[in-house]
Amino acid sequence: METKGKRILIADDEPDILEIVSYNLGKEGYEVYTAKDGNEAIERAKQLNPDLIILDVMMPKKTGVEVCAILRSQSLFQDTMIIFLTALSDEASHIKGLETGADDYVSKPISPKVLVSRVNALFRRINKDDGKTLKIGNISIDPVKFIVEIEGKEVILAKKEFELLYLLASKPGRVFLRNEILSQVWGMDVIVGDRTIDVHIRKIRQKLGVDCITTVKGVGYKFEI
Amino acid sequence: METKGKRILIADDEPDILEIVSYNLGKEGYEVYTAKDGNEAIERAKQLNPDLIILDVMMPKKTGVEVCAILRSQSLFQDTMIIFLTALSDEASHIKGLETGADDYVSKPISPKVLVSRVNALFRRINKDDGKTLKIGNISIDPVKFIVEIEGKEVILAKKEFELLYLLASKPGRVFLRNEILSQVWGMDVIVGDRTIDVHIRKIRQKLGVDCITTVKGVGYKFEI
DNA sequence: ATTTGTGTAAACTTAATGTTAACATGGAAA
DNA sequence: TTTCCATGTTAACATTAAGTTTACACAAAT
Repeated sequence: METKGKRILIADDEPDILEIVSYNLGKEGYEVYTAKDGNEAIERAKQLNPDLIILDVMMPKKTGVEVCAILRSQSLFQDTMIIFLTALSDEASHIKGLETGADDYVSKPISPKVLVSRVNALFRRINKDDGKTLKIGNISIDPVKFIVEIEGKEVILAKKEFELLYLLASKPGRVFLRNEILSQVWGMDVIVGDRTIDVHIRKIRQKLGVDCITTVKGVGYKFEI
Repeated sequence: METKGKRILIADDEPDILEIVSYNLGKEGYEVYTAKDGNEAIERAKQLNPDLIILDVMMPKKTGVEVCAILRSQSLFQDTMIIFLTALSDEASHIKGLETGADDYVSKPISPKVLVSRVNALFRRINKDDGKTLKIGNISIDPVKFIVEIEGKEVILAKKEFELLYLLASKPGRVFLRNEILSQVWGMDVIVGDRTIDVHIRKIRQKLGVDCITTVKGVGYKFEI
């Protein structure tokens, strides 16, 4: 598996745990970052946009569950994987963690091997292939440089336009429903008018000059050459 | 979450466990199927193509790990989620399970609540709600791309036409009563005239150019090559 | 402070899609 | 054969979704 470049943020107030987990995940090839309390975790998460966040439940400033809830409410962290780390092995907190939107739950005392296994399993399943430059036909979409090139010519898109195009192009041919688009690009909680998506689609079509977005009436839009 | 229609196969040799797990998952809205040994698990998995398989590690005929390995080697089960259920709480088997390609691992004695939570968490993450591409003869119907291909040539259907065709083709040969078609495609509450279905059937026949929808007079329609 | 770019809303137009109604057809039963 | 009934066919019509344009609010840049 390709672990390289996968960013993991781990938050725990016990330096020993931070160290042992960092070491073991680092050995697997992950980029590991740390935070020592809830507030720092949120701050670093926003800076780093990690692929996975491992949260101790019992932390100063904010508990892991609180951090999770706060992050999950933001569209940026909708797809970020979260694992809880806790000494509480009781059932109630277990369920609460998963309901809050965590992807897994590991009880202390943790075995580094088990943790690494679980992390690998999560990454294997998700295989989040983001950040990659998409190349479809003569169109290339680079989310790092924030550039769209079409037949070698650079086209400048606004943020929302870019995100929308990137989403569609990430799975060429696949139809994205309007509410999928809304929740991915705008975020679940945001409410925008009916015509907003259309307007953005229009701008993209206009700027690209090439007809690569197909309307599937009553269903959604898809990227196609 | 929409749990309806998600199929779960659970394999365990202890009837008590089968029952309690079936009951609890059923209550959540999942369609639950059971198997009582490794061979039966494989057989039923092939029949049912479930979204999730819960495997007891210690089973007669074949162990859960063996079943997992066999299924994972087939492309059909590449994306099927698998959870192991085991009394062995030792680390070694834990890791081995995940390495074989399981998505999670739950130790006995299991708490139904914990299991249900984990199942929900897995489904929430994966959200494998895309329908499958149907392939009957030289016709393929892809609900993700919203495309019908016939002899490699793309045919564009409108939403209702597509839904209707997809319904019929989902069970080739089986006759769908007009009522069934109405409630599946239009929704139970919607009232439309008598000729509406016919008109849509006609359009599909016209667009496909191939006669694959058979009228069963006085009864309904069926998809057939 | 002014300009520029971006995102959203509103009003309106256009086009695709869905439905109806009227009539045609064709097969089965009387 | 004639009648009847379910379905096929067609075109008109209704409905709904999407496209378009303009305007405006807001934030960032100058």
